[in-house]
Amino acid sequence: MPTIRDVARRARVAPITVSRVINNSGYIRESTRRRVEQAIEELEYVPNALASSLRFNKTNMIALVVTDITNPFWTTITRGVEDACSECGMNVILCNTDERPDKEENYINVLLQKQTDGFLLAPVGGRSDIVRKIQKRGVPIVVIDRQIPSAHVDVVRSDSEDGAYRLTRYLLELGHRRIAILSVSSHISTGRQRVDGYRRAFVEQGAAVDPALILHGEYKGQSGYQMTVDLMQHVRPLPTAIFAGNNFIAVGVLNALHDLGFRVPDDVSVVAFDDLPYATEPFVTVAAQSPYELGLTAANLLIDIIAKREPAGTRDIVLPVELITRRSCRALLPEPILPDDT
Amino acid sequence: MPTIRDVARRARVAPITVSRVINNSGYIRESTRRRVEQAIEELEYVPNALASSLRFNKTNMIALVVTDITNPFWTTITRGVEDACSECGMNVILCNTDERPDKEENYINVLLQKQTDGFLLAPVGGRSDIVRKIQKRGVPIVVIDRQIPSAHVDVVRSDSEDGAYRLTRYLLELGHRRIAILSVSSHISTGRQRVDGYRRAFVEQGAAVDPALILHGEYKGQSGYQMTVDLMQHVRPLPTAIFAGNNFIAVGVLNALHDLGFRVPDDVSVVAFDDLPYATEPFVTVAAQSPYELGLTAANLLIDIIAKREPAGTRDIVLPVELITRRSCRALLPEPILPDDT
DNA sequence: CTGAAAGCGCTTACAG
DNA sequence: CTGAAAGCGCTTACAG
Repeated sequence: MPTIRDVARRARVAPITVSRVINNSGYIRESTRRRVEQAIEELEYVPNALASSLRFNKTNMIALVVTDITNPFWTTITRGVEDACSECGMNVILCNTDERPDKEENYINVLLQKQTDGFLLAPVGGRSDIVRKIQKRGVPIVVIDRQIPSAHVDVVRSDSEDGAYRLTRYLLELGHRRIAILSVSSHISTGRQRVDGYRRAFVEQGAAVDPALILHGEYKGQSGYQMTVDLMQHVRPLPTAIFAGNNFIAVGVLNALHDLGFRVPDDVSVVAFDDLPYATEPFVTVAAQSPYELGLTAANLLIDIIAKREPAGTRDIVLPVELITRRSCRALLPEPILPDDT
Repeated sequence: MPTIRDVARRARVAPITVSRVINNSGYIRESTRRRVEQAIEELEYVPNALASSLRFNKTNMIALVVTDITNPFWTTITRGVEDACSECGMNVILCNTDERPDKEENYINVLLQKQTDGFLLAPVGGRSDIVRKIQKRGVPIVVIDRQIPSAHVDVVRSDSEDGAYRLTRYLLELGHRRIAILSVSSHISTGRQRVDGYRRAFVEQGAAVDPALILHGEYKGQSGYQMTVDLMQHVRPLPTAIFAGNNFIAVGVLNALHDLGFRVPDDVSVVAFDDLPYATEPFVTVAAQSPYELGLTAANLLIDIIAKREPAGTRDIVLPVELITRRSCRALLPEPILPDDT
């Protein structure tokens, strides 16, 4: 394959001149530029970005590390990130950790070696050492979707607590008291905060929370299904409503309820965090995040930090969620809401 | 940041010795290795993969270029590719062309510069120049999902023609004759071949195809919705069945039918290519591909070609599709099927 | 088993 | 406006 020397020889200039043409830097006589461009064309020269990056100390690549690439929430974030990056000629390396700490650690190591200019990280757990490792090397990082309490880092996320609070209050106002929440391990900040919001709504209403109705699984359809089966088979009295902690859990909940013979909303009401992907008919009441904006915001912040237009810091940028009420909930009224009916 | 020289100095060896420890190449005295490893640890040394790749002429990265990252079909392929690659220490750069030729071309150029070891490409259109550009530079490539008639290249794909044939025959056997197919431009081989299979079933049955029932849109929900509206409002006599060309089109079809007041399967039967993502209740009869295997197969072939265990060639590896019958189709019998009822 | 020299393909900093 | 020299951080090929 031809190198910059071959182009230089053919255009009868020095390699550095070819470099200047390619990078549009410094002054070049118009006729020289044309000669070089022609040589590039004739040789079908493709610059070696490895060599260029090694010298420039800049790869124009950022890493986007997500936890589940099959989830539309993350693919939509990815589009936001891509759009922000392609605006300014950056490329995105997309990595999927599958919620596994070992994969996360491995990717971070590889990406540090590959000298990506920045990291957009959705951390698997709540450990801060992985963030610190990146920061120690001076590589800009923005954490997305999930907080890490012990880390000093910029975060862009949705308001999980508020969304969960509003969904729960909505159910309480419809007269529900036995509301189950199917969430995830409290090591994941979104799972923890969604349970927090749920509790706050109960407390505000003066209603007691039944710990048996708070389940912890994973952000997967299979887990939502299993939690629902456990719930409906073993917990008594039965819940009258189920709060699914994310979109995939919601799919599992709906499938399980169907298989168990419960109708929604007649027998059980259902709400979910995240809008449901590719629903053939919008049906479930949800707290919808704005994943595209999440991706856009986080990427733009990272890009600004890389370009030193912004300092790295400990921002906590929280995007609002939207409550969308549909047909998946039944009112348990007209019985009046009692201040404390437990 | 410390370089290999710093490690070498600290371990009192030459840089090349450090290199040998890192790459596990050549003989090293055990005590030397330990000294080097300790220095690496103490300095928190991270090798610069840019420099290493420049020398090795190998980046251990392959590019996966897909057409729609929000489609579960592609994300599942991606998982197959990732699993195959992580087996042998390769990394995947995932790029999303959004079915746009300009984005495709741009990504290919950038990736060639970045010296990826190979390409897994789902071509946007049927043009072969993009493939030739990659081949000219001697970079291994495997085309995935879609054929390019004029290119001499290895392909891994599903049997679109057969799947479409079987779905259509299934509807014909139920007594349907006015079967609409909502596909995509024939520049995309899968779209073309699905219409081919549809035609073959009609021909075999001795039934005539009504060109007004063959629609061409895009592989998007919005497009499926629009085509369905056009179809049901303007084409007479109304179709009794709709064949959705992919999963996203199917979602659009179902949404549109619902909004227009048609019930499935009572008023209209529906079948689709690709299983439906995250259905809250499996309901539609489909020809299901095996995207995970598609990704795995294509990646393994590419890896073998890169490692020169296999020659590059013009293989056409076709994976079978599975017909899954569910509740979305109604029999128009008992009227007997006439050999030619048009 | 270990190392000095040269070079991968670019670009910075200086000179003219 | 253009170029010769040096170097980015590694590793190949040779020498010992």
